[in-house]
Amino acid sequence: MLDVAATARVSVATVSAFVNGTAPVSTELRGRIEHAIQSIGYKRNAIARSLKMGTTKTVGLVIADITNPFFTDVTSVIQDVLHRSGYAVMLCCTDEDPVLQDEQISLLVDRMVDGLIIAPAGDDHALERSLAKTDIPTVLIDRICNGIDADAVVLDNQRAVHDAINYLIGLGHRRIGYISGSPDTWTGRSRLAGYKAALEAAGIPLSDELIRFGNFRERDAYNAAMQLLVQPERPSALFSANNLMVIGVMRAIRDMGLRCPDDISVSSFDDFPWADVFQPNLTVIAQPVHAIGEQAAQLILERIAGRNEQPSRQIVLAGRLMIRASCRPC
Amino acid sequence: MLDVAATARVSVATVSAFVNGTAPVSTELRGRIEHAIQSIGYKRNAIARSLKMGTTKTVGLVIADITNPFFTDVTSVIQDVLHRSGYAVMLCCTDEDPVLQDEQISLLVDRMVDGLIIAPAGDDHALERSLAKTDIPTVLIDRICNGIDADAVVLDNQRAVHDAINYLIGLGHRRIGYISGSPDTWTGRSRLAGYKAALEAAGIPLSDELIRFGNFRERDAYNAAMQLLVQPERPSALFSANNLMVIGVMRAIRDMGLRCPDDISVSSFDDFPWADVFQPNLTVIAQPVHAIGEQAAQLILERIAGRNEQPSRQIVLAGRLMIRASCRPC
DNA sequence: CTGAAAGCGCTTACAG
DNA sequence: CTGAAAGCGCTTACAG
Repeated sequence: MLDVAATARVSVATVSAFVNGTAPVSTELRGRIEHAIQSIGYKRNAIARSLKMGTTKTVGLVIADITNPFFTDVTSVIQDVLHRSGYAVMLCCTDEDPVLQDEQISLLVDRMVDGLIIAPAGDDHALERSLAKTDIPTVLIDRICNGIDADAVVLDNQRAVHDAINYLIGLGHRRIGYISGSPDTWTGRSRLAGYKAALEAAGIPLSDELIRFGNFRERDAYNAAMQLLVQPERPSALFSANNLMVIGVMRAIRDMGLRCPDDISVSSFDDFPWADVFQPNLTVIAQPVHAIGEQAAQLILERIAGRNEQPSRQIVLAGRLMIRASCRPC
Repeated sequence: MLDVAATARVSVATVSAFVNGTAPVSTELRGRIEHAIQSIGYKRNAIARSLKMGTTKTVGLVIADITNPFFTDVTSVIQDVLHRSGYAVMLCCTDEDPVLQDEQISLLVDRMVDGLIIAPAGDDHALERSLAKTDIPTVLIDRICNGIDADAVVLDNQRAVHDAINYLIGLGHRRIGYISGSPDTWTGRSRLAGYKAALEAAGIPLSDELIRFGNFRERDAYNAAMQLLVQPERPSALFSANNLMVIGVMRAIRDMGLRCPDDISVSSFDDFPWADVFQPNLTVIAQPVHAIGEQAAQLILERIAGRNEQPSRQIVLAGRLMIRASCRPC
C-alpha cells in the first residue's frame, strides 16, 4: 500500500480510503490510485487488516465427520450463506473425539475467527471446558450442551423418533431393536427417549435387550446389530439412530443372511440423497438440513454483527418421516 | 503480551522467546512468565504473528462440491495430515463454476494461505487466470490443467475407464452408453478417451449417439441417461463418469420402468461406502482416495517448507475396478 | 478532500 | 541471558 501511495503520489490514508470506499476521494486521485494499483498488482493484505480491525471475516465450523452426508449438507449451505456475506469458513473435524475437538477449537480461536459454529462431540463438559477460555460468538448445531449458553439449532429428536417408532408399531411390530447413539450426547439421549416414549405409549414393555449402543459409528453399529440379530427371539424391526449406523446395520443383516424388508424391517434417522433409487428404499427421518444450515449461519451472522444481544435461544426444527419400502407389516 | 511482560516484569522479547521456545530463558523468568500467562489467560495472537512472519499456517482447499463423497473422503485425509503438521485448512467449494472458483481463490489468497490445494473447476484457462496473480505454492488434485505449472496428483483415468469398459465388453455388451463429464475438463476428456480406446481395441465402432454429456452433475446425467434410454435400439449397458451422475442414471432407469441389472447393466466411476449393502451392488472404479489426499498434503507441505525446489511433477495413481453385481452378461 | 502519525500484537536483529 | 526499538501492512482519529 505504501508502494501504491508512492507511485500515485498520495498518502496511504487516501489509498485506504479509496480501496475501502470509506471516504470520498477526488476523481483525479482516484484515477492515479487505480492506475498505481493496476501497475503494481496490489492486493490488500487481509492479515494486516484483521490485526488492525480485530476481525478476520472468517468463521470456524467444527463438525464430527466430514464424511457424514448430514454434516456435509449442512456445511454446504452454511458455507453458501456465509460466503455470500463475505465470510470464509474454516472447517475442522473432531471424529467425535473431545480431545481433538478441544485442539480444533483452540486452533480456530488462535486464528481469531469471528464466530464459531459447532456440532458438539463427546460429553457436554468437554465442550464447556473448551469454550471457557473464549468469548467468541458461538452457535451450536445438531446437539445442545448443558452448561453452555449459546444459540442452538437442533431437531425435535424425541418427537421424530417417536413418529418413526409409532409407524413401526402401526405395522404390527412389537420387538423393535434400537441402535442408539452415545448416551453421553443430547442427541443420543433424546432420540432414545423418543423410542422409549413410543413403546410406552403403545403399552409395549421396554426391554434393555433390544437396545444396543452404536455410538453413531458404522463399526459399532454393526456389532450392535449383530448382538440383536443373534438373539433367540430376533427383533422384527431395527431402528438406527443415524445414517452412518444404518450402513452397519444393513451390513450385519446381510452377513446374517437376512434380507430387508423380507426378513426384517429397517428404519433410520437421517436421509440419503440416493435413498429412492437403491434397494431397499430406506424409510427414514429426514432432517431439514437446509433450514438447519441457513438458521445457524444467520444466527452467527447476527451475533457477530452484534445485532443480537438477547439471551441465547434455541431453534427447534421438526424432522420428517419419509415412508419408503424398508418396513413391512409384521 | 505486553501485559504478560509487565506483570512478569520482563520485556516482551523475553516473553516471546519463552512462548516460542526460540531462545533460552532462565528458570526464574520462566516461572514469572508462566505465572503471568496463567493469571492473565494470555493466548498468542496468531494474526499478529502471521503479519510479522508472513505465514499463516493454513492452507486453502478448494473443491467442486462438498457433497460429493469423493471430495469429502479426500478432504478428510488432507485435513488429517495437515492438522498433524499444525496447519488449519480453509475449505471452499466452487460448484464447478469458474467464476465462483475465482472468487474463492481470491478469498484464500487475500487471507494469505501458505498453500493451495485445488480440484480445478471449469476449463483450464479459468484457473490459469485465477492463479496468475499469485505465487502461492499450489497442488492440483483430481484434474490437471494446461498452462499451469504445479504439482498434481491425479488418476490414470483413461486406463481405469478402459478397464471398466473392457469388462463390459467381456460380458458381451456392444451398445454401451457413456455419460460423460464435461469435455472442458481434463478428467472429462481422459475418461472419455478410455471409453473410446476400449471400444476401438475391441473393434466396436464408435457412435456419437451413445455418448451424452452429464457434466458431472446428477441432474444433467438424468437427462443424458434418459436420452440414451429412449433410443429405439437401447444400450444394454451404461457407464457413468462419476458418482454423482450414476445416481441420476439410476433414477432415469427407474423412471423408465427398467431394472438394473436385469434390463440394463450399469457401471460407474467412483466408489460408494455403502455400495456393497444396497441393491444393485454397483460395479465401479474405486479411486485411491486415501493415497490421493495423503500425497497432495505431503506435496503441499514440501512446497511450503521450500524443501522442494524441483520442477513440478505429477503423481499418477491407478484406479481399481470393483466388480460387484450391477453388470450382467448381455 | 488529503496527509502525517499512532497503533493493532507480534518477532527479531542488535546491544548490553 | 535480557531489553529497547523497529517494523510487518493496514486503519483511523486528528489536523489542515
